Formats: sequence, structure tokens, C-alpha cells
Amino acid sequence: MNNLNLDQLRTFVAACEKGSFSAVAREMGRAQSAVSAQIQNLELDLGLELFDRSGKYPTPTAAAQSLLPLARQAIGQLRRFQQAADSYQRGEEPLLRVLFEELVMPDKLNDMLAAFAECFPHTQIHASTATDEQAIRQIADGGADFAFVTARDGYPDELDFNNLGQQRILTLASPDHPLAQTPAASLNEAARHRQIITASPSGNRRWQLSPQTWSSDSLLQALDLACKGVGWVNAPTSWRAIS
Amino acid sequence: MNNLNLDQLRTFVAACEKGSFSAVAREMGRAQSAVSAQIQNLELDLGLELFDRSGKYPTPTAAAQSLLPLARQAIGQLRRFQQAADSYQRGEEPLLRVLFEELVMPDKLNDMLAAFAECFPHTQIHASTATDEQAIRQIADGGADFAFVTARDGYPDELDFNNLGQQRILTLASPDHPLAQTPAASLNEAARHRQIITASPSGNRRWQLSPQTWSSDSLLQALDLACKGVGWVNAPTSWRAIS
DNA sequence: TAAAAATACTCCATAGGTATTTTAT
DNA sequence: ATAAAATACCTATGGAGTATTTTTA
Repeated sequence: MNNLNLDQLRTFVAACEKGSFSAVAREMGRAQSAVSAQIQNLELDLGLELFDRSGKYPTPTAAAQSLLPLARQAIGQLRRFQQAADSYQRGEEPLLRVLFEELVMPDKLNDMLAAFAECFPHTQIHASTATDEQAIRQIADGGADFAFVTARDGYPDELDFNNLGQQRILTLASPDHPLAQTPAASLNEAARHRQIITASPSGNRRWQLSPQTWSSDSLLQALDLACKGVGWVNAPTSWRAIS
Repeated sequence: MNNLNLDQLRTFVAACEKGSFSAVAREMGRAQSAVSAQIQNLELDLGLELFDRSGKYPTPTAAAQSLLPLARQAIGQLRRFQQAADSYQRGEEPLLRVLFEELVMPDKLNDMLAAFAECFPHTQIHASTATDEQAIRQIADGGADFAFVTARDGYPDELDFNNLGQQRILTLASPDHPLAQTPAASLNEAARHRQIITASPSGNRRWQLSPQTWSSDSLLQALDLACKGVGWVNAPTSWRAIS
């Protein structure tokens, strides 16, 4: 039949993930034979063997494994299409839900939002801060539309991501802080002093350099603490003026 | 039925583009009623009116217009999925067809390809130069997998694009050239001298500053011409050593 | 009046379900 | 022996076609 559809792709991805057609059938609330047939049809359509059935459990072939990320991406795109349609259908006023890590390009982000406001004056914006994990989760489950986060090694296939540029991070400490006394302080030296991390306590520690850390999810508070000599902070260049 | 499929999306996009269900039917080699029904089904599925039928020709509603780019993106993603499956099915050895504009990040591109070779030692690479229009066309029709081009204002929705960074462009001229004699030559002054453009003669003139231009599709030739004092050239910083 | 869209109606392919068989652990 | 996948078979649905009607320019 050679007409790809969303269900087929979802079944395929689920089968790769679960490694069992029966389990997929239970999860999706359909008969086992339906899943089996759907996969067989997909294999026929593509002219490829996607699963090795020699064992008790079907195992994805090399072809299936290399197709898997593409399938995930296609599903993500189809879901975005459907979500947009749904929100239109519900008559929602145009709304862009934006998440951002507090460290990330505050100047650039706001420039972009300002430019966006010019182009789409009737679209509301809800912006909130989030850690990158929260952001990615919320995008994945439809709770947000965009997120601005620091680059990481990989993103879920279902999501679209885009590199917007680099930003310079400054390491700041109060003038009274021992680091500020050192003529050319290195990051190694900084690691021997208390670091104030801008992240929730439970968040990951990507930015942790020093063994002794305080953390705050508010960059402003973190900067204030640094001013008071509690420790040093990493902050994007654009906040220099404030601190 | 609420199960999006490729045909449906293609019909929708074609209908938006052609503005006529009959025309779409002719183009796709099916009956007019089939197209009509397919659109009606899509409208039912989404719970949205996609076309205004009050006139002789159906015109896309606001909802349809805002959904259109998302549909195009989904189609692009599904096509990439299918192309990958096809090439697997044909038993082709893994091959990445890369296009690049000669001006674009030669150092970075080669670094990336080198890193890629480490990760995928069995994947062949075919690299060729192309103008950005050629590149985009070839990606769109499946003749290439990736292209490295200078940023432009917009890309077709079907394509995925990603910002890889900025590169510094140097304006170069031979030491004998009048521009080189000027202490602080501006681009305005450069515009009064012959420019050697790195592009095919028929290509667009995005980089044209001066009314008098020569063009070459080979950056090396262009640089050599500049050395001989024919004019000045724009070249990425990384080629400085060679020139 | 010409061309386009909608509608009515028919047909058939197919997706999904139930029940059963085969197979691997 | 158990659980999973494949198979056989049935049914309902929906997609596509033909023919016809309505509508607009």
C-alpha cells in the first residue's frame, strides 16, 4: 500500500523499544495480531526485513535500527502538526510557550522575542525558566513550544533543535574575594573556592567545577551572593552591567 | 479515523498550492471526488475547516495557512524516512552525499567530516561543490544528503536546517592593488574596484559589491587572479595561509 | 455555458478482531 | 508449560472510482 501513516510508525518505534509485539499490543490496546500484521505490512511496503524473528522475541535488524531515529523524527513532526491543528480547533488564542535556562543568552533571547512581537503582534508569549531537562521534557510532552537551553550532546529524536550561536560566560567574584586578588586566576584555582551554581539543587551538575557549591535557581540571587563574597559565579556576559 | 498519513498531507499541501481540487486530482492521477473526500476527511479528523468553498475555487482558511508549513515539514521528514528505507532496500553501501559552497567553512567542514569518518568508518562520502540554490534543489529532490551553505533568509519547509556558526570573511587583494595601498580601505572603496566573485556566472549575486565583476566557481582560481592584481576577493579566514 | 466541487452510490482492499497453531525458552 | 509470534478467517470500514447534481464565474 506504500502510504506511511502515523500509527504504523508509532507501532514500529514501540516494537523496537519494547522488543515484543505482544507488549506493544497491550500497551496500545489492540490485538497482538494487529501489531504483527502492521509490522509485516511496513516490511512489505519498505521491502525490508525490520525484525529478526528467529528467537522468541523479535529483534530489530540493522536496517530497523538505522531507520529508528528517522521514524522518531517523523513522528515528532506529525505530532507537531496535529498539536497545532488541535490548538486551532480548540479556538485557542495564538500562544507561544517559551522556556529558557536562566544562563542562556538573555539579551539574544529578548531581542528575538521583541522581533517576534513585531511580526506576530497577536501572539501571546508565556515565558518561564526551566532547567534543560525540564525544558526538553516539557517540549516532548507538548507543555511548551520552544526552549532556549545550553547545548548538550544529544537531543531526543522527536525534537527539532537548532544552534543559535555561542555566548561568553564570565566567571565573577566580589572584589574582596581571594580569586579577585589573584592576578590571573585560572579555573583550576576557582575550583578551590566555593562555587554558586545557577540550577535547582536536584538538577544535574554540568557546571560544577568546585567540590563546595551552593546553588540557586535565580541568577540574580546567585550574583548577589557573589557580590557579598560568598563565592564565585558563572554568568553570561550580558549580565555584566547588572552585577 | 484520526490517523494522519502521507497521502493526506500531500493532498492538503497540493490543494493549498494549486487552489483547485480538480487540478490536484489531475496531477495526482486520481478522481476529483477522491481529492474532495480526502480533504473532507482531513477536516473531520482535525475538526477544522481547511478551505473556504464559497467561491468556485477553494481557498485555504487561516488555519490551513498556518498548518501548511508544518505539513510540509512532516512530508519532508516522512520522505527522508522512506528514502533511507529505499536506499537500504536497494542494498546500497552507506553513502553520504555532501554539497558545500566553496566559501563556507572549509576548515570546519573538513573537521566535521574527519570526525564523522571516525564514527562511521564504513560510510563513503561524496563531496562536491555547489551554489546554495543548487544545493537546496538537490537536497529537496533527494540528490544529496547534506549541504553546507551560507545562511540565507529562508529555507524550504521540507528541509531541515541548522546553524553551525559564523565565519569571518576576509577581503583580499594583491599588495600592488590600489586598495592595498589605502591605509584603511572600506567596503565602499572596494566597490569602486573590480571584484572577483566566487560563484558561477549564472548564480545569484548575493556577494556582489562592485559593479565590475569577474566570477569563477573556483576559489583557488579567484585567489590566484587576486594575487595577479586583477581585483579583490572575499575569502574565508581559513584560506589565508594559502593565499 | 464551462468548469469545478459536492453528492450518491458501488466496490473492493485492508486493518482489526477472534480463535488457533506453531515455536522458542 | 508458558508466553510469544504467526496464521487463518471474518467483518466492518473507508478509500477510490463512476455517474450525477449543484454552483459559480
